[in-house]
Amino acid sequence: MELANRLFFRLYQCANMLHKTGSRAVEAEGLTTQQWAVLGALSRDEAHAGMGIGELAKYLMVSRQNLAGLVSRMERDGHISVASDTRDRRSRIVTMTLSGRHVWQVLAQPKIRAYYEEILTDFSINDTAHALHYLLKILENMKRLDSEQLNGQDEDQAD
Amino acid sequence: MELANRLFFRLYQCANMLHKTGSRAVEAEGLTTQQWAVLGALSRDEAHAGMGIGELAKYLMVSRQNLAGLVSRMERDGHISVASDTRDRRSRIVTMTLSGRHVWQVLAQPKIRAYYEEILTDFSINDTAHALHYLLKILENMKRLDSEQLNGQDEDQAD
DNA sequence: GATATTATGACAACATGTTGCTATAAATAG
DNA sequence: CTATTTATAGCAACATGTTGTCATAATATC
Repeated sequence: MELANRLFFRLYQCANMLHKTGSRAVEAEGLTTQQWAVLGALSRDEAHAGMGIGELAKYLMVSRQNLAGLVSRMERDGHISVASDTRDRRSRIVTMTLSGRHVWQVLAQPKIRAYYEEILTDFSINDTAHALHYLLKILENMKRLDSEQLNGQDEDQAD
Repeated sequence: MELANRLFFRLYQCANMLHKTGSRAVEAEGLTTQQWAVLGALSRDEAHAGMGIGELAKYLMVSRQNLAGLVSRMERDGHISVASDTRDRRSRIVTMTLSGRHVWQVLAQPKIRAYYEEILTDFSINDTAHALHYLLKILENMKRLDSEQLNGQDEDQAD
């Protein structure tokens, strides 16, 4: 229990520090870490035609309402644009603007790379892969619990 | 770079899921994961006389302004109390109330333990220790970068 | 074709995170 | 003892996170 407590406490602190130091790294580009996650998602080949709000929220694992705020601010700043989906009038499609693509690929990428190198300076490829492996396992278990919590069921109340 | 990207992306997602699913686990107690971190800090032997706002913020690695909000809500809910520091009139001291101690020790602890077991169900002690090790290293490097960023210096501009 | 169900995003309320700036208190330097 | 510097917390603005509810649109069922 003590070990688990420390693990999750440090996870909480790492995330806050990622937000604080990572956002500082790209402050000049007018970005935050969460916004670079959005740009990263939109820059993938499979997203070249844009992504729906719900689809993007699911990919990032944040609520649709939270993503709407993120998207609104990034649209305000000219990084992305949002348009109605012609095939489904409920949906809106998010795409990267030319300006956003420049900011992302030319300005921010080198700083993000430098940031990663600064944090992982004493990590081998193996270390990074192992750390990622553990986070993936924790994330999978959290997703499963998330689903169980929403479905009103738990191991304790199998029915 | 790709590996690092995935590592930090998952770190970001894990933290959000920790907040979401962990807060649900103690929702009935009127707590959030951040609040259980506060109660956890205050329940340590070395904090039996209470902690200053600044000291607690440093321990949790959040800003003093953010902690003030957390503390204010927890005081409102009766979990803690806040008093002026008789030795330093700038400071305020946070202590756990009897009610807060009951909520923490009797009501919340079993649910937190169950939550940890749910998430770490397929983790050995070794796995947990390794995952913690990596997070600690990442956190140390982030703290070092945080300090360098504030001191206006970086490896790139040694002087 | 009508009805019921599900999907999608917006609105609102609340919680949590950072930063810049300010007022007051304590510590330090001379 | 006085002046300066540093420490401490509060205020305000902004960003980001969740949840509940609602209106509209699409899908499924009969």
